[in-house]
Amino acid sequence: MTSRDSGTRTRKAPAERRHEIIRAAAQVGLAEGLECITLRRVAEELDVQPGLVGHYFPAADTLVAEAFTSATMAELDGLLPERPDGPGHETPLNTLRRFFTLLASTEFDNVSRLWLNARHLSRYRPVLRDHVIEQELLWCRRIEQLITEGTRIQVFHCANPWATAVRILVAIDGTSAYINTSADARTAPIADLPRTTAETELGLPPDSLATP
Amino acid sequence: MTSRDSGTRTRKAPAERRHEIIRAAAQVGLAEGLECITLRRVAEELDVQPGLVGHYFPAADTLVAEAFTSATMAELDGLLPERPDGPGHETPLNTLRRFFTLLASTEFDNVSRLWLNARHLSRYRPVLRDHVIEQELLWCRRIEQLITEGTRIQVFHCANPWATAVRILVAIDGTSAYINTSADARTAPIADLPRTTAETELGLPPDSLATP
DNA sequence: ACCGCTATTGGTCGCATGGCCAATTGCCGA
DNA sequence: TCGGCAATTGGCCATGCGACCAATAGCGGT
Repeated sequence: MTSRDSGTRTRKAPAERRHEIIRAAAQVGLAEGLECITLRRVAEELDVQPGLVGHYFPAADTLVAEAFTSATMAELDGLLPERPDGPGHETPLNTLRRFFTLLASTEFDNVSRLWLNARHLSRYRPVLRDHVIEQELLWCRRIEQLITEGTRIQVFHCANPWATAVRILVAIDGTSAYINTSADARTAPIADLPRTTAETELGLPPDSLATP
Repeated sequence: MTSRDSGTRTRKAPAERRHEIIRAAAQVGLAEGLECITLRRVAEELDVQPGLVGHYFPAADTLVAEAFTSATMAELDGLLPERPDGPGHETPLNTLRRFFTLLASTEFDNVSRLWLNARHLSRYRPVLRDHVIEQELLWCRRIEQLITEGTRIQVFHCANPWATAVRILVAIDGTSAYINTSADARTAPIADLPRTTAETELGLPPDSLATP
């Protein structure tokens, strides 16, 4: 059986339990949608009573927002690892190449769905909205940082790294906006629009960011 | 008082009533979101009992889907009036200029929200998804038609009208994806990205599609 | 003028949600 | 070892949802 015996309890340190709840909520949000992050659903995931989740998050909105941040933060670190101050082991070109490769894989589909989900839900949930805005800026800054580094060592050619980062993200978000409603006639022509956009924006030869 | 006396009824022809319900639902969806299209909310809008709406739409999903189609269909006709077969009174350049002008106005904000809303909700509602896909194709075809016409009379230069239309829509949808979460630092650089994208794609001089 | 069809009313039901709270019990420190 | 703090349980309530239905009354056709 998957559920623990009723009546038995596992008592944990508040900080640990809280983190555990956020992680479970992020899992649910990523796999099923942020609307499915309910006290009961998360409690079930952790094999715990709903009241406990409510105890740690008196306002459910907060849990949804923190779950979103947790999920996107982890995803960003997998996609674009934060670069050490000194010269890293990866060239900006390779990092960006890896980035677009991962972006195009089906592994990223649930992340696209999550962003779409969060951007819509932000209409109704102020707390979530703040977290989404923060993550949008974070992703943008991470890309800007990479562009700035690549421009410094003359691999990229770019006058305004921030504006370029924003435009690349528009291509990414615009393309992934159709994740739930794709018609082949429309998705085929834009399969690698984000990558080609980046190549143009950064003054790179065509396909130089394509998967080897 | 705004609500009619309880007990009095207004009996209408089924087709008329049905259309009236869809119109009211579209209004609610556009102003408050598709999730707010509930039997009760629409009934309230029409000053009618919830059961009546349920009678015309035994499955609520259908009402949401038809409301979305009604709203976007009307919006498209306002944005890009269908062109008569022969030479119309508007040049393709002027039509496209008007299109981007309206797109940039705040009147369009609720339409952006509606599309974002619908694309996310399509994850859970198959009936809505079908309608969204159909509208996406309709909008795309309408733009393609305009590009084809402009290319024919040498105003635009474009090798593949369909692919170009798709790419312009990516720019539009990508930009409007941030409608609920805009941070100035990110929205400022892309304020007229859709328009400049179209100018580039169609081989037009910069700002030739800008509002006069 | 009135009669019958049916559009409309005005409820009920079951279900899911968030929020709340007293009782219980696991676990750590004295 | 044992007492007490607090993490956890296990329930409760109000609200809003879609679905369903018998009873009613408006209105067109005879």
